[in-house]
Amino acid sequence: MQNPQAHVVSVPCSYAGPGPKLTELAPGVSLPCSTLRFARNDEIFAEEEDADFVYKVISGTVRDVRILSDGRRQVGAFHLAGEVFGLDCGKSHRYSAEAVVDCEIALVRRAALDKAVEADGGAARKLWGLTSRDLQQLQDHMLLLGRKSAIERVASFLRGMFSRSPAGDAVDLAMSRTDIADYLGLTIETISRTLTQLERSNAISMPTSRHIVLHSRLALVEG
Amino acid sequence: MQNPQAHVVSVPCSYAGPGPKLTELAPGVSLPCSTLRFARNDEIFAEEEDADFVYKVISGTVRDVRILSDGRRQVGAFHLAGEVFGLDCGKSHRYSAEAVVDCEIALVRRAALDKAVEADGGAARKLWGLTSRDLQQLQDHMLLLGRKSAIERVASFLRGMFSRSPAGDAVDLAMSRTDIADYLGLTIETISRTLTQLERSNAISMPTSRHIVLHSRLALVEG
DNA sequence: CGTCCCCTTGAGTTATTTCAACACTCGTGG
DNA sequence: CCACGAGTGTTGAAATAACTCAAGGGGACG
Repeated sequence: MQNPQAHVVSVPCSYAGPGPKLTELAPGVSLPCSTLRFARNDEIFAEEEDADFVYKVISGTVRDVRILSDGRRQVGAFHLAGEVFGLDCGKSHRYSAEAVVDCEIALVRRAALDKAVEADGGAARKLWGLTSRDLQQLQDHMLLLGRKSAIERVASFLRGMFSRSPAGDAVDLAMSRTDIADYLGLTIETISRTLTQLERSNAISMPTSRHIVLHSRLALVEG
Repeated sequence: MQNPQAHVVSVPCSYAGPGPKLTELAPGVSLPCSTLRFARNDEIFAEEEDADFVYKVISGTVRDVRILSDGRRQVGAFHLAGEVFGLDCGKSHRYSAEAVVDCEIALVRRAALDKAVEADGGAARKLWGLTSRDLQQLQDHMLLLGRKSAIERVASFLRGMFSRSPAGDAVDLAMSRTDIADYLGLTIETISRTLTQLERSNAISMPTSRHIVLHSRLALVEG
């Protein structure tokens, strides 16, 4: 029996799955996929690369990255386990995606997705809805980048991470201070100082630098 | 004969059109619409409002606005004549849209659009493509807000306006310094100083404060 | 035990903001 | 015709939030 996913091994990383599986991109929209592992800091796709796949995080954390020619970097979003990414693009990607930590990623061929959309208007709307949600998050983030102070940015970031975490009041940050800084449009020093300040004002506690526990006072830092 | 658009007169502005027309949202996707006029600074739709329509600028300029409780404002995008907006949302709008100057706007019922999408997978993909394009522009804008200097922001803004203008090397800005500042995450004073600086360095000339002429040197201010 | 990476902290610098004053344009009405 | 006021844009001087540069701490790993 021929393996329909055999060609994806050309992607520069190890091939993990044995054969055809399904992954659910949106409620009720499941499509065949292959699963790949990426090591920390591996590139999942590159800017300018053809957008032949859509991706879903099985485990780990992914960052979207844009870079200016002089090295200035902007992280557009973080994708946690269960989230779909790489959907929001035309023919080619306009940013690159990288593994923040070791990741397991499901890849769905865009051709398969197009076929599903063609066949089922409901699926089209659900997937379009995913793009819309991404867009709304970017709009929130634009307000943050354009108009919020450092402490408001960090508090917003933490609140977002807490709300996406199963625990709700504790998170293990997968990303470094550099990633957070490039996400929030700040420097690592400002991130560090601001976290210290939040801890000193009892808004959070930091058992270790990557482990943050929410205290109720964080709500007071609004933005 | 009953006028299917009769109910839209509940929108708070004057009703301009006589009856059923069509507007082209994407290449080959034309839908029935009504045309309304909005005066300068009128709200076209509000944050939290149900997203019952999709909009297209016939003439004029529109801004997307988000506001923080303390009044800080972020302009998410400007929409010029011919551009579709209000498409990127779930059930309700997450930002408001306002007329920068007197505008003529085509309104398409979302129900009509949903029906068209249901019937034609190709239309779905084209409209989805519009949302994707918006999203890519927001990503560019995020990089600007997160990582670019004031002069780079203003130069990027002007380059964008020049490229959208039919003349290519001259624009009549419809928006005030306040709108530009809230779009670029700066203050009106910084906008004004930066434009003066660009003019003094011969990157542009400003016959009047709203009329900007491009000189070739603007390309040198990269970002 | 040394090295590397990441994070924190301090001191001084700077880009941008804030505050304040003034200039220009455009209606309106005396 | 000019005075007036509102709205908009420009400019200067002082203040400040965040950045840069520099040093040191601490954990992981060979």
